[in-house]
Amino acid sequence: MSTSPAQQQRRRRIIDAAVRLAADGGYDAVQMRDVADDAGVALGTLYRYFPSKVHLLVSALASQFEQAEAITERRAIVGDTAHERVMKILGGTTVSLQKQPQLTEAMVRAFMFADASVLGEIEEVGSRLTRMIARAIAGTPDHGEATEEEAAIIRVIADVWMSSLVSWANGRSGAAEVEKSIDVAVRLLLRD
Amino acid sequence: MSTSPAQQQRRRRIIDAAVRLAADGGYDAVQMRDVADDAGVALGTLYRYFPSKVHLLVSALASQFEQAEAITERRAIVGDTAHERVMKILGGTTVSLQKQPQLTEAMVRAFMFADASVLGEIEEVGSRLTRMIARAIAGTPDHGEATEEEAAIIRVIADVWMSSLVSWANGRSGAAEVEKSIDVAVRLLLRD
DNA sequence: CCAAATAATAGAACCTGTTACAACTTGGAG
DNA sequence: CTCCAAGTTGTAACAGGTTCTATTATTTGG
Repeated sequence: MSTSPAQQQRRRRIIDAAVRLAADGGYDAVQMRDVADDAGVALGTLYRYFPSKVHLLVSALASQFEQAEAITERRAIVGDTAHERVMKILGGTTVSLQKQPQLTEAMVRAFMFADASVLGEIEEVGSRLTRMIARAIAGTPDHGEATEEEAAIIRVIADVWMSSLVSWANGRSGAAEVEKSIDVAVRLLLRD
Repeated sequence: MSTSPAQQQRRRRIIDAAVRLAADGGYDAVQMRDVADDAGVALGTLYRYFPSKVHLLVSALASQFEQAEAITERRAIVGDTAHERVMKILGGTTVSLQKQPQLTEAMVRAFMFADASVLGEIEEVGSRLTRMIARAIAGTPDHGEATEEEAAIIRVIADVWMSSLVSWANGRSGAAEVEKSIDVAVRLLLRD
């Protein structure tokens, strides 16, 4: 049941189509029939690859994070304190997400709406995010095991970041407030 | 356009019906036709009161918070430190939410899924939550104005709590982890 | 008390996510 | 090369949220 190159391409075309539709129009504009058409694939095939719209959009988010992670992985993160480094990573990612508000809205809403059936995809997103934060805290490309307390702190930071994106996506708060929330959380959690 | 007693009763019947359906069956079991039937109201009327399923469920959440707030408002919150008091309030509310997992799942998912059109209801929930946390931090029934920093801290705590409930609701984490996340956040944010 | 105006009702209709299914391709195993 | 299992396609059907409409109460200002 390994995936052939043709299948990987299909999968990619589907995600790309979803991202394109989400990028202008947001969550509601990602309509499964349109995604299928855009990707040049039958509706049934789309559902074979992604069992629901939410699976699809969370996978798209995972794919975006994959890119973000790849970029930050290349070189060490500059900054004297853990606080600075984490802000650099999260702030940077936040800014780039905010450049495509509709896309972000679509992916974030899907992520938050996801139920237990999307566990796999959710955990992929979570683990990428966790890894990025952990790396920023450590400041080095290598990943020493985090203590339980550190893991809890990372989880809290991730939670705050995600929640902030939600309230930004639905217009409850602006970019400045997002920045502020994260800054407060990171500064107080990682006093250094 | 003020609401007559009959209308207030209708509104209440509708929310009660939604809560009843959500309590066993969760988000998916709250079907608008069923809510209308259960509340003894026509579908069109239901939509006149609540313009969407999400509005309805977020209003239900607001209504639950209203009760929670009323209860905690009666007497001062016991506990020597702000940390202890906040944990008492949030922990208590968490426990009571966890007693009705399906209901909580329904309301929390709606809250997180809500888009800009639900701003009013969302802000009602947010402000109740904020007020409860602020009161717990202060420890007294009266509400001195919070500083900007305090406000940011409260927002962070609220974010963490909500995110934790999300991951609890979709099975990503258990009650213990929810407790742990909140405890870490509160302890580090309010060192005392 | 009466006539607008406003609200509620029943029911059909519409939209989009999801499922079902029959026919058609394709990529390997033998 | 041939054949089979798995994958793909197109299309129809179903489900539940939402909208619309014609009709019937209910309120309310005069």
